[in-house]
Amino acid sequence: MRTTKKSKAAKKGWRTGTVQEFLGLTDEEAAYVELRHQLAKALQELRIRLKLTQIDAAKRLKSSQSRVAKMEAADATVSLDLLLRALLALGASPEMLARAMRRCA
Amino acid sequence: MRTTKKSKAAKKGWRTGTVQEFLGLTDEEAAYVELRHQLAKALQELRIRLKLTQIDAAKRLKSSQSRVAKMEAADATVSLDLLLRALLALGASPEMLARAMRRCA
DNA sequence: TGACAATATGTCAGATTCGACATACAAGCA
DNA sequence: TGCTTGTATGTCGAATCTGACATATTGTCA
Repeated sequence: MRTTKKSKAAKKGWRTGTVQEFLGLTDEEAAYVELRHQLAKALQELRIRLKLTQIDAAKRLKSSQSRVAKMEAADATVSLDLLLRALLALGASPEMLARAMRRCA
Repeated sequence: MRTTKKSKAAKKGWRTGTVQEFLGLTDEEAAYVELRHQLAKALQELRIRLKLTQIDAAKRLKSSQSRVAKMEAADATVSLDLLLRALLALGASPEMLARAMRRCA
């Protein structure tokens, strides 16, 4: 893990097998990627629910708009650490985080 | 956050107020710290349940014994990222992670 | 007690991630 | 069409995190 093996693939259409198989990810890697995506989505939903622009959010997070965009895109240069801190900074409850994790299952 | 503000305090006994107040943490910071501790504990419990030594675990995680020790101690030099990847590598289910998060509430 | 296994702590060079900036893209409106 | 607002992408120096190693501490058994 921690590779650049990102799914820059999967952009075009295809027909059989899972993304995991296609990229040759182990189970943990797949879970890790899925987790990131769920948290990224949760972050975006939370921000929008709060009616904040990415710039507004960046201020609250003491970060920059570009980094917020990358967070929501689950960019490879964004750590789970940052994603979770961002969620907490926007007021996400542990319940909310737990729900996001559940969605990975 | 991401400070060295670690609780090197709280070693000696005292009487009133929460650790949060004492260290002057904001709510997010407190939640972040709590989250780390819950995941660290979950990691240790999982390792022990699997009857692995820290060295065994380190092998599976492609890391070192010292880092595993730090993970379980929720050391400041260990990221949430690493904690979560370690949990996943030992086979923790999203359910298990969700439960750990819940415990923070 | 000593010897051994497991765990904890300190340090460091190399790798990763950070915020910031520039800039590109997209949608809406004059 | 141009202008504005919001979002996406690429890059970079600085800050943080990582695995590895040395060493210390703790626990257990003879």
